[in-house]
Formats: sequence, C-alpha cells, structure tokens
Amino acid sequence: MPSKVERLKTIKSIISKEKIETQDELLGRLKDKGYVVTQATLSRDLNELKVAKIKDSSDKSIYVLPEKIISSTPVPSSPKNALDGFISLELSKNIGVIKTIPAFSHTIASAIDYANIPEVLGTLAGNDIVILVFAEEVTHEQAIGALKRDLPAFKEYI
Amino acid sequence: MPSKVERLKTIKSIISKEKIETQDELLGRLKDKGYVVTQATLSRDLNELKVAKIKDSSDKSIYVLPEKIISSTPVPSSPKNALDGFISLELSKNIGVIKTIPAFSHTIASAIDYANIPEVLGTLAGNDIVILVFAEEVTHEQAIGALKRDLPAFKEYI
DNA sequence: ACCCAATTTGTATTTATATTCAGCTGCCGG
DNA sequence: CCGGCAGCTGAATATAAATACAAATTGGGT
Repeated sequence: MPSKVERLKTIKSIISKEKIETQDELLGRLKDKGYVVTQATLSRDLNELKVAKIKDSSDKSIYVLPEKIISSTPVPSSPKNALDGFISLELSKNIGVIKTIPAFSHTIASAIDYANIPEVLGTLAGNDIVILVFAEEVTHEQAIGALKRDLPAFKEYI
Repeated sequence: MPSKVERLKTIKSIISKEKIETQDELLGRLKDKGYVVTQATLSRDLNELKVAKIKDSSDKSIYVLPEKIISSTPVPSSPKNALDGFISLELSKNIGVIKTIPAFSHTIASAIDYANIPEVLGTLAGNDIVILVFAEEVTHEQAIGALKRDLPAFKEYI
C-alpha cells in the first residue's frame, strides 16, 4: 500500500482547500485524516510536491500548489537582439518615448519589462512607440544610466 | 531620502534577475549595491513585497516576485469584482501605473473609466499594465483618495 | 524465504526566517 | 522649542523548515 503516495495526495487536497501557514499545522490536519508523520517527513513531502509559500493579504504566509505559479525561474539575461527595431529614445519629465520600427514595439517593451529596472515603473507599447514611466525622483541621466545598466544592449543604441 | 523605497526596488530587481535562495544571500547582493541592512530588515522587506519562495527544478528554493504568481483565489468567469487581477499601483508625478495579471488590464481600466473620477483624465491599458493620467494639480495622496472614493473596491488593494 | 539495494522515515540538529523589544529619527501640534 | 507619535531599524531571540545520520521498511531477484 503506497502510503506515501496517498499522503501526498491528501497534502495537495488540504493545501488547496485550506490556508495552511506552517508545517506543524499541516501535520495536525494530516493526523486528523489518519496520517501520522513527523515534520521532517512533511518538509520532504512539500519539497517533492514543489509547494510554494506565498504571502496573501495580509501578513499571512500560506502554502500553495505549483499549479498556481507562472514562469518560475528567472533567466539571467535577455535575448541579445531584444532591441531590434529600436529607433530613438527621448525623455520628457518622467516619461520616456521610444520610437521603433512598426510592430517591434512589443518586443522592446517586454525586454524592458523583463529587465525589471527599478527606475522604470512600467511600459506601454503602441504600434511603433513604447512609453516608459520613470519613478518620480529619477533624472534623465539616471534614467539612461539605468537602461544601459540593466539592458546592456542599449549601449549600442543610445 | 527614501532609502527604504529604493532598497525595495533594488530587491525586486535582484530577485527578478538572479536565483536567490536565502535572505543572507540577498543580503550580500544588496551590500554589493550599497545597501547595508540586517536580515531582520530584509525579512520585513520581503514580507512587504509579498515575495514568495518557490521550489524550482530541482531542489533549490528561490524567491520570486508576486507578479509571477496567479492569485490563489480562482478568478470568477464574469468578474464580480472589477479589480480582479490587480497587482500593484505606483505613482510618478501625474502618472499612475497599475500592474495587473496579463489580460486583466482592460477590465480594470474600464472599471476606472466607468467610475468617472474627475481627478483621472484618462486611462490606457496594455497587456498587464494600466496607465492613468491624473489632472495636473492632483497630489499622490489626492489621487489615491479619489480612487478609493469613487471605486471602493480599491480599498482592499491599496 | 533470503539478501541486497533503494526508498522512506524519525531523531536530533542545523539552518533559515520571523518577531520581540528597544533605540533612533523625523515630523507634527501646541 | 518641546513632547509625543509614527515609521524604520538592529540585536537578540523565538519559531519554522531543512538536513545529516541511522534505523526501518519495501521490493525485487534468486
């Protein structure tokens, strides 16, 4: 009788239905259902299930199943040619305007999004334009510096 | 000198680019960038950012930003709550940037449009972002106040 | 049934993370 | 200018989770 497999299924079931905050808590719920194990085993089970611990609103940490998670692993660098289609960048107050070859705007916008530049609050792509919103205190020099820093390909263009 | 705000942004940036396994590791990367804090502060920062810890392939636990995680409460097919999919709001001068779960931006933008908030001149929705343009003299506090006033659902999120 | 190897588990411990408490700083109202 | 309040932080500590190690269990293959 594959007791472990059943236990894993039960764990998934519990986690999907209740807000579990600690392994000890889960331990108790498992005991209710007849599975008596220790915290060590549970830790290994959760690892095997690749269960994540996230913070919901508010202040509580709860376990969630991996099905709920998008693109888990960060990739160190973006594609080399992510900036193909770039034409120009101009700044006005806290807004940046990138002109692109038509249809290239989305590629460039996501490259910038992906770089997750702290100074850039967000991007919005049109057909041949990308609008960048910079954080309030960021100067034009800092903005350009940040783009070059986190998206080295920019150096060739700016 | 909003040192904390900058630190939080840097944390987001680091987490999005590197596989960070522990807070001590993140502590070191922050020190590299000039932010010297203790693990206690970092724990509080991560809590504030609602950073999750997930297990990637294989056996490594890494931190990920909440943008990567689908709201643990399944989304109603016909959005009961107009703000389903809302992730975050940041302000810069007279511009507001709302991050959303992909494809939810238009729903949220129309909710804001529909609320007809006098302080909001207009909205523009991308894929996972909504840009708000505020009237010139509106302060950040007034902007947030107006959103909560005319779109009570916002209170749960901001 | 027996043996061996692999898997699973518990105990004790280490490692990682959260929290308590106190001190500091900046700001607001008087 | 002062007193007090709110936010931020570090040091110390408490709590939670992961792991080293050894013992127990399982599942063939003979």
